[in-house]
Amino acid sequence: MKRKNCCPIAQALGVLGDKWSLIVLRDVIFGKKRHFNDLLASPEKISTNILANRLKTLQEESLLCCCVDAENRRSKIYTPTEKAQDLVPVLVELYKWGEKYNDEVDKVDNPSQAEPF
Amino acid sequence: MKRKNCCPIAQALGVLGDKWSLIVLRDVIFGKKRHFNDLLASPEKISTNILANRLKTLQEESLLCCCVDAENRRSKIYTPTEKAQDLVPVLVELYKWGEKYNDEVDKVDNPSQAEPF
DNA sequence: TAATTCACTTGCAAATTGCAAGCTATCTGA
DNA sequence: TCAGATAGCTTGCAATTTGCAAGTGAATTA
Repeated sequence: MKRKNCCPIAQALGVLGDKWSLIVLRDVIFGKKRHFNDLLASPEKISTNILANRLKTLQEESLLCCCVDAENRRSKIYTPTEKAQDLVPVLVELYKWGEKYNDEVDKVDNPSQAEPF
Repeated sequence: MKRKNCCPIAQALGVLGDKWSLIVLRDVIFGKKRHFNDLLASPEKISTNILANRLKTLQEESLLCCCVDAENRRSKIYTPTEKAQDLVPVLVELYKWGEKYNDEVDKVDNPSQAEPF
């Protein structure tokens, strides 16, 4: 949902305000995942069509760039752009908030928490 | 989309990762909007059924509380909880990012930008 | 007491998401 | 060399979510 002529928050959410974009960016930026199958393997279980679509729109928004792996030509490498790297503060604040308010619940359910993603 | 037993970012996005939740919270927190019709009037044009649904789920997530206006009993007052106030850093970082990357486009289209929201 | 206002609700169409299967190009091992 | 295996998708279809327009009922105002 493109939002024009409105506040920067709404503009940002026009690009990022869906279920998956920030999850993909988290994995590319923090998880250093670079391949389609790496991104598929995240615990949130994105499906292949959604991931393909998200990778496409994130490239259109200049948040990811894609190149062919020189050593394995069937493999593609997705890397975050500077525009994507600049989302680190957003992701960090989301992390802190999520940690503060949503962790307790899960810790009770499952005391031994595995890796973050 | 509730996300359990996963990283705090995914947990946060389980609550906030949709088109409207953060827009509503922006208006309640920064715009100090308190009534259904105030929130409806935002330039992003949320529709009534979506707004009603979002207000319901944000209350369920303890992000908003709702009381009846003592001076006008048909009117309800929605206020942000501390949990919602703690999203200010997230909204601020989103604002900065949106301002940095998405504003130029619109400024060309419409040089005289009106109020943010 | 009739019209208006506020906060919704309902019905239905359109868009998005989710699941499973399949497809194409490349690569790897026998 | 050639039969799998692998990487990155695409397709079809069902389920969920979103969007629009109209309507509802209680409270309020004229």
